[in-house]
Amino acid sequence: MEKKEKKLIDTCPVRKSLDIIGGKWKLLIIGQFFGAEMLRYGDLKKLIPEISEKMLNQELKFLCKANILSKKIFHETPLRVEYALTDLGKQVIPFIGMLADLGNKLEELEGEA
Amino acid sequence: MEKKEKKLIDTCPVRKSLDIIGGKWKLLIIGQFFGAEMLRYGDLKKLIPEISEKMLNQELKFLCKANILSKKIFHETPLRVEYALTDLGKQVIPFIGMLADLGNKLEELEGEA
DNA sequence: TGGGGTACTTACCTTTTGGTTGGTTTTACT
DNA sequence: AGTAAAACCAACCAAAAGGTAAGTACCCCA
Repeated sequence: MEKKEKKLIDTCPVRKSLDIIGGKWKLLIIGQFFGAEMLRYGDLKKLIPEISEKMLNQELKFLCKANILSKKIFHETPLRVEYALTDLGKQVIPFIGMLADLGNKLEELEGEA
Repeated sequence: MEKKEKKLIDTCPVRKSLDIIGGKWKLLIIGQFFGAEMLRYGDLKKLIPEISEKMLNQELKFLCKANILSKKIFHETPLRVEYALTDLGKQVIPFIGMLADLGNKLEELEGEA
């Protein structure tokens, strides 16, 4: 029943999105699911070799809580866990392309007066 | 003549965009220019009262260097400085609306199973 | 019994980001 | 000479984000 006094700045929907999109790894992780139905923990480790396991876990946990990714555990042996984009998560994908376009325009102007 | 060994991850255009969009204040500052031809330093301080002067200066400087904002100095008295969106900066505006839409969808699902 | 595979977790440390406070400069007005 | 307004800077500090290294749990197979 705790009633947190949230500031406007924290309840702003833009900021909610930045929580998903911001950070060093989240968008990179989400991007891996473009063209991949589902990915396992180990797949992501291979696809993004620079990421530490701590970060990968942390971000996966976050993205699941945020309803961007779903997690399916198969109690096989060896243990298998599959991550996939939720419907909501799929809506993030187009942003990646748009951000890339913008980024390319930014590069063109680099160093210009 | 320094030749920095940049990693792929740093030259990625998506990351360039995240530099502009990320952080606590940059998008908020850019958003103030929606419907405003130009804004003065003092205007922005009033429009975003929570921001510290250090951050406002820092981000304005960054956004100018990144070709998102232009800066015009009028050597009047008292000194007048006007900031405005560049053509490139105007291309960031639509993102704000899109991020807000996504953010609203995120909120709808908050706490759901 | 012990090594290997998969999926994590924890403790500790460094780097980055952001906040606080108190300056500076220029010009004008009184 | 003193004060004020606008724009900006710098030193210091705290909090958040990210990195490193090691360990856990589970099960299998040799």
